[in-house]
Amino acid sequence: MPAKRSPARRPTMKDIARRAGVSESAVSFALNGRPGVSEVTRDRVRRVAEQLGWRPSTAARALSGEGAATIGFVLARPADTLGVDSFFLQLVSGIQEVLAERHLGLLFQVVEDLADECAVYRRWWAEHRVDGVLVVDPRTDDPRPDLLDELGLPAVVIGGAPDERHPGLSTVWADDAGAMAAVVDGLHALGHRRIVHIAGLSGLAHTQRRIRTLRAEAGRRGLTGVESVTTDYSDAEGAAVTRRVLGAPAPPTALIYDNDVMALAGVATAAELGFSVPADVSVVAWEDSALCRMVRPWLSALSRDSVEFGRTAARELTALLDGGPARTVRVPVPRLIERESTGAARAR
Amino acid sequence: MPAKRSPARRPTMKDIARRAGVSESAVSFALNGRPGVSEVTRDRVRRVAEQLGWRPSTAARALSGEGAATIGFVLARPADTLGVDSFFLQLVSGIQEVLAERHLGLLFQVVEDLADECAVYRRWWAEHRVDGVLVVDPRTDDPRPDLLDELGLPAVVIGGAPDERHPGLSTVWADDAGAMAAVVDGLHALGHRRIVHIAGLSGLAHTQRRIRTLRAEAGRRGLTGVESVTTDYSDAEGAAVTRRVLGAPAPPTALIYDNDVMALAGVATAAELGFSVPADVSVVAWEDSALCRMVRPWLSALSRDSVEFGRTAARELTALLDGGPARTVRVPVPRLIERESTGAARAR
DNA sequence: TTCTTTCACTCAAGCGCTTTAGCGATCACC
DNA sequence: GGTGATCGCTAAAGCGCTTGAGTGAAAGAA
Repeated sequence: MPAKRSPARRPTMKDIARRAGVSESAVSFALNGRPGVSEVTRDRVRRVAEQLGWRPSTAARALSGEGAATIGFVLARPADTLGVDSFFLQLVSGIQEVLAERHLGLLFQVVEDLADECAVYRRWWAEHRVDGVLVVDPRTDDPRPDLLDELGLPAVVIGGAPDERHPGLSTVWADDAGAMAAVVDGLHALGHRRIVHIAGLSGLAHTQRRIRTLRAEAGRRGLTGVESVTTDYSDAEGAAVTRRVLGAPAPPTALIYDNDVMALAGVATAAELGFSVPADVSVVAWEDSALCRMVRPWLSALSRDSVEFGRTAARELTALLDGGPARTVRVPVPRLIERESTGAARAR
Repeated sequence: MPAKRSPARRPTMKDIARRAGVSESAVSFALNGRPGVSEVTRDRVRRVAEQLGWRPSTAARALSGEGAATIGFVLARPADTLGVDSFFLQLVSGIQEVLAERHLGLLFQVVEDLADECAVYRRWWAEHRVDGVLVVDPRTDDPRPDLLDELGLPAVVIGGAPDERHPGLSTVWADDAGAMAAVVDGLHALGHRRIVHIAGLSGLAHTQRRIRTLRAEAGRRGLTGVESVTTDYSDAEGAAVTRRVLGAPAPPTALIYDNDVMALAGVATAAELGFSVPADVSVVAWEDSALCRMVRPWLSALSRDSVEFGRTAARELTALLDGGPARTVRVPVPRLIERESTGAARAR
């Protein structure tokens, strides 16, 4: 008796065909719910397939023009910037939930910069690896939509504003402008007049939207001590900017941080400088996470459902793959969760 | 003139063959560095391929037995547990660095639990999707090694202890036991006698290794006030356990947290209870990240290079795919970075 | 009865690549 | 100058699947 050495051969349609006593084509028809076989044969084939533990070879499927059953996701970040970030993992988790239902795989890649990202798309396209991609961190002047158009690669842009110039792309976005307006509204009502926005990467589209909105809101109210400062999202820059603005002659009474990490660093820095939060300065974090409840005072934060965001994006992409039209869908505006870090501005 | 509508057909080897005036086989030989073509032909073919922007179709490659040029990575976590965690992103980033060099893709999937994870491996295997997998969070009594053996899927276990029962698997691990011993050494030298270890998930192999080591170290020194408490790694449980142990009649003077998130929550809780860190209680976080320098006092932490960890794991896997032998490689023991949260035990 | 439809299924080609077998030409050798 | 290697290349099969064309039988229409 030969040792059971070979690691379990994968069954193919041919095996099924033989066992079920039909041709391979019949098996294909049966298994794909296509007409051309009787119900009784279809059932028999299905049973045999199940019993054999058969699964279609994605390679063979892809080769015969069915697509790779895979969607791509590229994260363009220098390795050392991959810090504490709950957003992406949650986003991906939501994406997976939807993709898993349809047995779609997620090909994931981390690269250094946008140029590399574009190269990855080209490669994936040329290698037939993905049927579509999810694009994150849209920029002002983003080369990716054009490229994806050129390649004819279905894509949904996550977090972008609607883009009429690329009718082939779907977009899933939250209304940053509305959220920013609401935040400014709230702070203004609390008596804050000097507000600094410690923003994220200046190249990102949503950063610019927030900055523009803040400026507009300030203008509308005639506030002069309002500004945005862009950073790289790191705790280090968050702290540095905080130190700088709080050290100015007329320091702001409210700070809006574009992520939770900087907000945390900012609070620590404020404390070091002798500013008490929220008595001397209010703090709002744009992104809620466990972090916000891990220090006292608890951070007031803009909260959104990142997992659902991911689900929505994935659903749009599958719709696109099914031949549906490109759409622009807006997810709910993030809600401001008021905790302990915001309060009335100290009377001057 | 017809509109340039079709989204750029992908060039195939046939195209190259035609342009270069040779057969497809010759192209294959030339492009794969195989003997059978003259250097001059090889060059010509290479040039044509380059000029056409040709890339091999992974599907076709996979079908003709070359493997899928993809490796798989499953993260088994309930969606709501995907919190703030820099480790995985860094790990993945290291993995990618190595995989990208060889144009290997990373198929990534988040699932709920171990059973789902096993199902994913089976599916990937049956669908011919991956050539190998990286396994994280090894457990005590882990079903995965057996499964991967059965499927004949090359794999490297990340963070496991050497496992003689599965000679087909490579293992990349850090010596938790050594690190734990060092930490206890340090704390003991500072005068600490009552130490509580707020551990992670009890099912994880490394959790058990740390617990065992702590017990052994305590036993060796005759310390009685030493214990480990397992948690789910969340800030909530970290805080809860902290509250409980610090509220006991003879509270510990040192706390070792199995991750940075719990350590942070623990420090906050200690402060609330009126314990000053490190004067009343010292804190060590097992995992360094930006978080540890985001609160005062800065957290003393065990630091390791997660990116390099990922690289190592990926290198082992590619070696395995190249037909190399399974190996067990040990990455450097995490180093204790002493910051502000550890100090001498208060004299009683 | 004969002709057409429909049905259930089979045949065979093809997707893009690898690989084995084979073939003619050149070369070396005794 | 014949024998055998070696070289550079081509032909063709095969990987597992899909799909359009084809086929034989049963059913329905005339």
